Amino acid sequence: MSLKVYNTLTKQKEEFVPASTHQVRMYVCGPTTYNYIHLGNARALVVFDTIRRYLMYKGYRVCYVQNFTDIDDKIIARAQEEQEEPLDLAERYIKEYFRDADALRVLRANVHPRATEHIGEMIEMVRGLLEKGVAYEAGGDIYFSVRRFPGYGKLSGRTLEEMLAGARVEVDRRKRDPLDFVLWKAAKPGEPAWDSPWGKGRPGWHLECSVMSVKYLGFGFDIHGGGSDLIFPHHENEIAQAEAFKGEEPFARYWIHNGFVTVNDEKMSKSLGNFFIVRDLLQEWPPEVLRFFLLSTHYRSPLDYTLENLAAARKSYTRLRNTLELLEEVTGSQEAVPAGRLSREAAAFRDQVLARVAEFEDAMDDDFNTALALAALFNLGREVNGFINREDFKTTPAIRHTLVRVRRYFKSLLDVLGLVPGESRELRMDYAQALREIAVSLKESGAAQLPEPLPEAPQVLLDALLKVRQEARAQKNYRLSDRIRDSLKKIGIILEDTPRGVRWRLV
RNA sequence: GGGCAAGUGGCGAAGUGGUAACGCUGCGGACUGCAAAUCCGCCAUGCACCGGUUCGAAUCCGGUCUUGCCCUCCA
Repeated sequence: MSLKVYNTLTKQKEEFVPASTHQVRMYVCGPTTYNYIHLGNARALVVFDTIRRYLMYKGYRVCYVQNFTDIDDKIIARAQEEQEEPLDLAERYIKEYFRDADALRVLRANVHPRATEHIGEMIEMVRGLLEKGVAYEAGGDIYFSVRRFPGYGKLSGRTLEEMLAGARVEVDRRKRDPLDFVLWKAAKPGEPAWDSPWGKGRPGWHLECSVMSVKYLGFGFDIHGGGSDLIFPHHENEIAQAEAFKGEEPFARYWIHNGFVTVNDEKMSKSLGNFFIVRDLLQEWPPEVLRFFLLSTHYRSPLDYTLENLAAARKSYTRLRNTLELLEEVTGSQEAVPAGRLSREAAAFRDQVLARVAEFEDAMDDDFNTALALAALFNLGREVNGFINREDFKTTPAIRHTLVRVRRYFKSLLDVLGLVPGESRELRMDYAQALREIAVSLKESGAAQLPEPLPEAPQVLLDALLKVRQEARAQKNYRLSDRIRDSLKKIGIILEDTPRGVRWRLV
């Protein structure tokens, strides 16, 4: 099945055919860096990261560009509050951005251009627009004349009259038309400013994306993405500038927009103040859980933030992770080796797995339906669990070979969604103290014999405790074995007794 | 006021003409020393409401109600 993408420009799903056969060029509007990113920002990041990952999975070479708006009114305002240079503040939050985005497994773009590094090119575009007569100067500012660009409104699907009808825009008297927007702003004293033919000033917000996307991807690139709130005016204006300047269309071929994260069914936004910072959420929830949550709904639908929904996401995700761990446990680090004949049941199982992989791909091919793709993963997981946990399960070479392949499939599909568990299963040092207390308590009560002195490394100490517990169980001393299990549970280590021995995992 | 979406079980969420996926929760069972994990089964005669088209509609058409988003910086 071929990939279908909903294009905001045409308001329908279209077959996705990139301009060059094997390459996809995509541009996504990045953050204005004056604060930590919130969950709404994260949704856009994760959605487009997932789209990118899937395109890569499909075999495309993806050239991915995401900008930083590192100069604008808000940065200046914030810098004033913080008594900091605006450009320093922007730089600082770019660093913070990467900490969060990396944690969320958002792959870095091939290019992360910044507005302030492209002032010269932006001035060139303004100059060109003035020469073509679609821009004009007024009071030191340069404006784009919306009436001179016939295609204005094609992305947001509105006519100029409709936009004006109920416009809440404060009309700037210097504008010839209320809908005209600023290309170049004259600097006020004390603001960061760059020299231009029109005096000192700085670029308008929309300009940078028109300039930088074309610079790095070429005019007529494949995908332009961002949140739905950017459709108007930001993306509408980008199109107007870029196409008026070039004298051609389209500036970008497919426009993809994600829906909002809501809180109590209201849009989460900086201006409403109802936002949750990713940095804080990461204290409570593993990054994979946040990602799972963000992908549990189709990217164009609203997604309501509640603790209940996040908790459900955690449980659901754990299910997938358990299956992956089960596969890894059974196959070890083995690679697929030439195998003998598969039993009939094993062959049926393998075919079922392949069918689930196809379901996953069909779901993603249908406008990146991650919710449906996850359903395919859950079905696949259930079948894997059932196959491995059967009572008569044996690992013949042929079955092992199959399971290694299944593991690889499962992992690569998880990877498309960025859901491969990132945290290693090694115990961090912060478990050392808690484990030690458990061991000491066991010793002092005379309940168990433990090595003297107690091992320092948490992993070694845990192994010693598990050994004691296994011995206790062998002797049917369930009071002791349950005591150990309960104590470990309290510090977040969960024990499971399986036919292949005890397994532990972190909450 | 104008434009655009959406309303599916206790919750989340797929599903655009053929009789309601998937996850969480709950209940029953299997497995277990007991658990956990896992597996099996059950849980919407109905998809905001009212009409219509059709052999057949959550899905198409008309109307009504409700909610959200955009029209202002915002992912």
